[in-house]
Amino acid sequence: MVDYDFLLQELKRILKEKQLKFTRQRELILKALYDNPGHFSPEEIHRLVQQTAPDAKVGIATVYRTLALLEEEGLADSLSFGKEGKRYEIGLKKHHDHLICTRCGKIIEFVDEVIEERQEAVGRRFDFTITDHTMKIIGICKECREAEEKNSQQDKKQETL
Amino acid sequence: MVDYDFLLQELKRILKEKQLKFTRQRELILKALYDNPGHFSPEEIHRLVQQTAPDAKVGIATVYRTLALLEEEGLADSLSFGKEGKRYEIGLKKHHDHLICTRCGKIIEFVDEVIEERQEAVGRRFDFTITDHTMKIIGICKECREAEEKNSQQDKKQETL
DNA sequence: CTTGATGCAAAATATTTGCATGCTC
DNA sequence: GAGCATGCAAATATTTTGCATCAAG
Repeated sequence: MVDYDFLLQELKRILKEKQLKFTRQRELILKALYDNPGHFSPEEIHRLVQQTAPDAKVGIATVYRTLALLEEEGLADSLSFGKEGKRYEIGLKKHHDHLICTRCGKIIEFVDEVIEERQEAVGRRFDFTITDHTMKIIGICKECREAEEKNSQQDKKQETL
Repeated sequence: MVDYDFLLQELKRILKEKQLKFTRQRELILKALYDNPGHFSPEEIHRLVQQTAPDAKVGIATVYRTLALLEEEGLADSLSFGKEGKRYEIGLKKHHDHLICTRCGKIIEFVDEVIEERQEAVGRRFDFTITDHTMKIIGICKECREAEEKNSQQDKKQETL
């Protein structure tokens, strides 16, 4: 994983390049994403930032604006699934895809080189300039499946009573 | 592609199984998805249904409720990307993935058997019971790229003037 | 200083829900 | 007839925007 300082320099470089300003809020939001492994909604990120820096008043609007900026610049990635809206994670990690459990919401990251390669091939096939790609495998994780099996056994017992 | 009658029977079967009712609205929404190739937002689907059956008053709430039902039962699939919210397409097509152009919004469907296979493998690796998966390749399509190149050539001409 | 960034609140969207009434079964 | 489904409108939730003010460059 990239270290925080690198991300911070990247952010500064990008801002300078686009003649935008480096602000406390932008830094705090980047840091919140960096420090918290996981996938968060804008609201959750807002809460995280407020916890880290209770003195800095950061508005939810700024969180939305900053997340859009970070995503555009590749410093954050977003993911959305099912009912839940968009969720963000820090960008510039090694590229990876996601397994999502529909029962408990757990998200597992994985990398499969063969898939990565095939995606390039598909891009070439359709003469598409690929800028990004995402893959989600939806299903039920081991733990939830086992819990479910246990429950259905209990159900059977119940029925026999 | 499955024919409409099959989908309709499926819907009826599912509804009966869950002791739910087969209604005009549910049928209209399924048909709108079937008749219109593409990926639509709930609002667009609402509009499509109203055009098809101007006499049937179908509320937007019913569209949301029905889409959720259809998706849950696999008769519709949803996709979400960037700013745009969720978009739906008819389900039970051959499984496929999507190429999405960020310039013009075009969505191309494709199938790659190798990727399909690898996904199964990933599921096994993490002991995940896969119920679905989606892959999106984001980028710029041929047409938009060419249009862009043309523009940047014009820009250069401008600069020389 | 100049210009972009922010917070706030209001506005615009998007989605869900309560409830009286209408339709399937 | 019983009970789910619907439309409508109200309630929520989510995201965006206008604007006065603040702060980075």
